Amino acid sequence: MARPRTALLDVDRIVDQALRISDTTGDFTITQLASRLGVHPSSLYHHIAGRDEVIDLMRARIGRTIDNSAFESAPWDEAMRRLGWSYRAAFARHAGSIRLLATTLVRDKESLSEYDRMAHGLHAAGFGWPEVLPIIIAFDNFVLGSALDTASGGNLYTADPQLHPALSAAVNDSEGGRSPSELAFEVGLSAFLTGLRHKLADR
Amino acid sequence: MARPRTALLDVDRIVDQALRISDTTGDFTITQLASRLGVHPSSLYHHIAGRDEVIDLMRARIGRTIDNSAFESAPWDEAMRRLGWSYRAAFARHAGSIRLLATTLVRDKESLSEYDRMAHGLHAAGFGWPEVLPIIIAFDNFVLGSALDTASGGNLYTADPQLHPALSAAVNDSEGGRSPSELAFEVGLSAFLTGLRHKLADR
DNA sequence: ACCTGAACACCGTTCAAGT
DNA sequence: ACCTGAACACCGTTCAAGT
Repeated sequence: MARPRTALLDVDRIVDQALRISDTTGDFTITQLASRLGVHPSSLYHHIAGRDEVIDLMRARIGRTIDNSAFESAPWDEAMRRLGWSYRAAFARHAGSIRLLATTLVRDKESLSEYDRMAHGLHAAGFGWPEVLPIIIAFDNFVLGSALDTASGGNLYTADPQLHPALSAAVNDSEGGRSPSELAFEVGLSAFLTGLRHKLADR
Repeated sequence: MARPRTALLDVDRIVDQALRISDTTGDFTITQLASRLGVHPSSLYHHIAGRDEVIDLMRARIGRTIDNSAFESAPWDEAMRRLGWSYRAAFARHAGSIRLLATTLVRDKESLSEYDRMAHGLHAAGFGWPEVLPIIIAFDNFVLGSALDTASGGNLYTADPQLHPALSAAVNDSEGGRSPSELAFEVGLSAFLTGLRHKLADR
């Protein structure tokens, strides 16, 4: 068929299908991707530079769904809470893909703008400039670690009551409604923000 | 040569070399591994079940270097601080390998014992059982995210002063002595523990 | 028990050839 | 410009054959 009259592929369709595959299998290959798109592997290279670029595009795609308006409309601590949950939700929608994407969070130009608003908000709240970057990185790390956790799905629960009585008690007596991963995010984020508020007050 | 009089390989040497390779390149292949060990790829399968098992062994090897005596000799918050730093140090020694290993932290029997001591310590300190598991998971997530960060090495620093003034200010006015990643760990861990102490006091 | 070497079924990527 | 199909240099893993 050589060149079809209307293009079979475009970048959006490629990224879409790559996400669909890795969401369910935890990974994707160029071969799988091509086969799902009804096309030969080599065809993909007319639209993307290689597998790594597809991964970058997947990350960017997920990043675009993150709410980045928090720091404009809420005080710094409430904004961080909202931003954190929004990040988490964006990655939870693609839990299977997280291992593939989790190397770093999104760091394109739009994401940097979000970090810029965060830096501005933290400084305006009273944190000194030397404190701002560590706070942002720590927040980032916690969110990323938590996103990874939603995927790995708790292998802490194999605790044997005989060998690990306290851990077993903690596992068995956990709250029923929300998932452990969600509760952990709530607890961790709250503690982190409480700690920061006190850091701010103690000066 | 077929079977040599003294074995050329053993599991320790294999894991050792795999770590050495992935520390420097960020990954390893069975082919590379065999070539570094002066042996044919197929020879490795007499000692390990496959590439995935090597990865598990690498994780376990690193896990063994973590100090697990903190909760026996220090109050819960000091113990968590020490354990956190010990985790971080263990993975920082293999920063290049972290992407490969970071799926989950170590969760073998010995690690579960450490979590068990942590659960016991937290409950003894006054936290209710339903709170204990989320605290442990949140701690874990923060440590894991921070370990990943030591590897990715800060791509936040590409901030353009024109586009991202606040972020640039934060980057330029950061503390000189310790690495941003290390400072972030300090700030995040401290805030988290402060938050937990207040959670404990407010009851 | 332990290493070899050939074999199998995969990869990602390149490139000349077609329309 | 866009898809094909052959080609290249890799993978991880299996297995019969040797000692």
